[in-house]
Amino acid sequence: MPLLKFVSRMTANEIRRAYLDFFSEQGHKIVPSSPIVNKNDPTLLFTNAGMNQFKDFFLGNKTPDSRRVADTQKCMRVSGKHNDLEDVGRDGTHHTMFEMLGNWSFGDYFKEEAITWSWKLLTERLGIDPELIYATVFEGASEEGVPRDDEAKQVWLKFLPEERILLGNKKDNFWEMGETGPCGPCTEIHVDTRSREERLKVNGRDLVNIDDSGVVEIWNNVFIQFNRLADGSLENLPERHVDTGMGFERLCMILQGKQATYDTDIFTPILSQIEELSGHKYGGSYATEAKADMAMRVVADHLRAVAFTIADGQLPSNTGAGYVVRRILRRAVRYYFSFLDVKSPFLFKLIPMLVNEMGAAFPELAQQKDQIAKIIEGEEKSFLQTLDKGLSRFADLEAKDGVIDGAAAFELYDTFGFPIDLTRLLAEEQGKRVDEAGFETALKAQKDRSKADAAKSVGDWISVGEDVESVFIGYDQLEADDARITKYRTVELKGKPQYQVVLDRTPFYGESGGQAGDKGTLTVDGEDIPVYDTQKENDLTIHLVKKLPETPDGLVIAKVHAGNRQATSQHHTAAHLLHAALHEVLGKHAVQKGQDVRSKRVRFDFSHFERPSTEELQRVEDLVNEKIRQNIPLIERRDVPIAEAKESGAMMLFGEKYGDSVRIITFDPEFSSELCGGTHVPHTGELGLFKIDSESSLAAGIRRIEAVVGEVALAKVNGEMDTLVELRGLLKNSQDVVKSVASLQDENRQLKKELEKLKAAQAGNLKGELLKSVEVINGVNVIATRVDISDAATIKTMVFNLEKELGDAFILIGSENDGKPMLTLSISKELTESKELHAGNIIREIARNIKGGGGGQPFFATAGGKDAGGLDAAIAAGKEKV
RNA sequence: GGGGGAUUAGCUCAGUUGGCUAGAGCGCUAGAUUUGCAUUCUAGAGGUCAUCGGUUCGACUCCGAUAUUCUCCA
Repeated sequence: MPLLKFVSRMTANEIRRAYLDFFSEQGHKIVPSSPIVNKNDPTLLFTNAGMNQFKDFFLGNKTPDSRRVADTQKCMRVSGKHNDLEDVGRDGTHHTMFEMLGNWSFGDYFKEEAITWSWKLLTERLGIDPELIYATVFEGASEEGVPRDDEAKQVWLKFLPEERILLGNKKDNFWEMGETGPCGPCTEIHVDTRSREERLKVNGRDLVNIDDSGVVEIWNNVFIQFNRLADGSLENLPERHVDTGMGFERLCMILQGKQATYDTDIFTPILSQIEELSGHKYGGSYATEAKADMAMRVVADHLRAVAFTIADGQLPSNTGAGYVVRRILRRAVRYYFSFLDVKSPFLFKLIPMLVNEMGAAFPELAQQKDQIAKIIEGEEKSFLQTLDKGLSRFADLEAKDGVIDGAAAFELYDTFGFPIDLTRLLAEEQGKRVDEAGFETALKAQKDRSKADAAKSVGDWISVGEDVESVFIGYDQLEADDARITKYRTVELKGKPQYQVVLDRTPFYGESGGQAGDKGTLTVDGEDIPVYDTQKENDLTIHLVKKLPETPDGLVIAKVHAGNRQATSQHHTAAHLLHAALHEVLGKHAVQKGQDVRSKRVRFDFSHFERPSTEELQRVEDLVNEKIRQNIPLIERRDVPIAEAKESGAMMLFGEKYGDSVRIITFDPEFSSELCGGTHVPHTGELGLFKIDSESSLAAGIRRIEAVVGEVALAKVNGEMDTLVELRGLLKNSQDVVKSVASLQDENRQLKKELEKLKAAQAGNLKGELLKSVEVINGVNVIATRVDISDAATIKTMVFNLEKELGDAFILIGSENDGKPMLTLSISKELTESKELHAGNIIREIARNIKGGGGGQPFFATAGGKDAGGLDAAIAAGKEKV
């Protein structure tokens, strides 16, 4: 039975469309979702809210082209402030990846319009019963000097009776971006999704902001009007903004009259495919015992998260965002492995279905579907292997009184990647339990260690003069002699202060698009300040320095280290040529998956399903070198409208965020044309020589090439040449070095064998003599003498052979190697037992005569020393022992 | 970025507190069995114990560095 008065017939796709259309009608520009992987903001691994891509507008670093914007944004909440990962699957509403519908005003409309439109969209366009809607507004905070948000309340009173407008506290109704930065009061819209009977029993008003109560928050309208400083105080912003966010999945749930997002048409196709492939039926239960149902939700959710992040270019890895992707994927594996009885790669089989469902709205999925499936399958395989190893390690774990040591469980988890919940599960199966406290202690210790290391405190920006938008002039100039510092701040890293400086205009290229930041100097009123790196936070170029200028408001001469920049530019151009060459040699599928351009080398990752052959790599290298020799001039076009760029067929990448106008870098229109913000050389000839250093596999379906150009390449080749020349010299100027070395190796092998034979023969002769020297003492065959063999292994062999022939024997051999004395003692096993002789003990004792020590087992021991003069005494002493 | 582990034959791995002539299974080569194949049996080849340095009479084993790799945390 539908739980709402109405049930919308709209599909998820139609609901999304309705939202965007509505705001388009209100004069909003509809923009595409930015990538789910956040590459521009070091404080954020993933996009976790719709406003992320507009952060610069709120911070005043940039002015927007349109003051009204709306979109649907792919978001992920798995780390930091919002972490929903462990809740996914347990209930019907939490997700790692979700879509956030949002509309924004940048210094344009404010509370009146925002609230009015929210109301109209929900009630008129989407048809939600007005009777079921509640709103909350900020109650005010006297300690902050922020009054109650009566403005918002006044607007709401136009649509809602007073009893359905609630006051909320700072936690629910005051929104902050982070510790510092833009913030303000917000108004939340809640919808009562309960049945009529339940509504009659309990007033919905009492259930607002209570989890799982049936009254759910669907939309938050934030009114940004303050800026939070590092000391905790608030200041008014010059311009006021609106930032809203409405969870798409939740909206669909309400409109379609469902109790869980998993029951909407966003998820039902995924769940039914999981049913089909796993053989389990989805019961939709949230009971703790309904493990399979939970597992299916986990798999459905994580599948989306993993597929979308990979589509946006984030591969699973062991650091940063990639590690988060890996963790999500592994959580899915854990659940299907434990609760769906699936023991082989499974997620990747769901990709074609996912692409069918979502590929139209998100083309990045459709176009890379094979690749995504391949990568996921590879990850699944390797984790299943890890699980396998962990299982056998678990079997070796000892349990005291049925309790598995916490430290041991932690080691299994930390070092071998075996999930703690699996350890728990396995322990339970054997009627054991895990020492949870011990585990938690160990985990906390590790977290503290990592945090202590990463300790970093960021101070407020301190404005110097006017806060104007920073202009990058580094494409055309390497020096600016009339720059000014606009602001700076102190960043403390591991107790050491460092400073970040922003200029009004700068030739410094901040690290972005895989290209390393510039180095150089800032000269402020004659004082030279080295810039050791340049970074970018969103669109802000930040110069990293170790000290601040004496006069921060002075005139700045900003000078980029030209040699370093040139070498970096050469390698960036090389990356473009390599990219194009890979397309030509391997095919169009070989697209860039990441790059790291530095002054010493370029590292280029691309998609390709198999190891390129040596011939293919050679052809790639040859082709790039051919393009270098052609000395192709750079064609740089700035401010090209994005539509025109698309039209031109220039290379664009998934997971990159492109603005309205872009820059196109072309080297031979027939060969290489890419959207790119990096720096390049004016002619390809400047690269001189291109040399591939290595080719390796990075993940399933991803290869990595490292290469060098210019001086670095030349140095490399020269180095190799020098070695070759030297080698040839050593080989008496051999014409064929390879053949010479091979024959040397061969000869060496034969000589070794021959030497061994000779040694054996020598020992054989000696053996004959020694056999003659056998004395019988106390009924034991004794040999105790010096031999003229230096090699320990040979003596060992000989002694073993002697023993074999004599039967019961006590054999003590003295020898010298490089003037160092050595003793070898062998006592037949029977004698060690019947006469209680211990070769190790004896040899330790008699080794004193040669000023040495030794040891071994009862039947064989060796000793060495420093005084060869005592050898005879040692042998005599040894004899006494029989 | 910080911790922990691993690196031994072509492959997968054993190797107990430093001292047995460093092993197993699979694979490889040869022979035997068999009409042939599979099977089985026998013999054999194959190792700078990742690299470099240190401690020690002696290091696969202990210590340090490097490389590669797995894993956890940030």
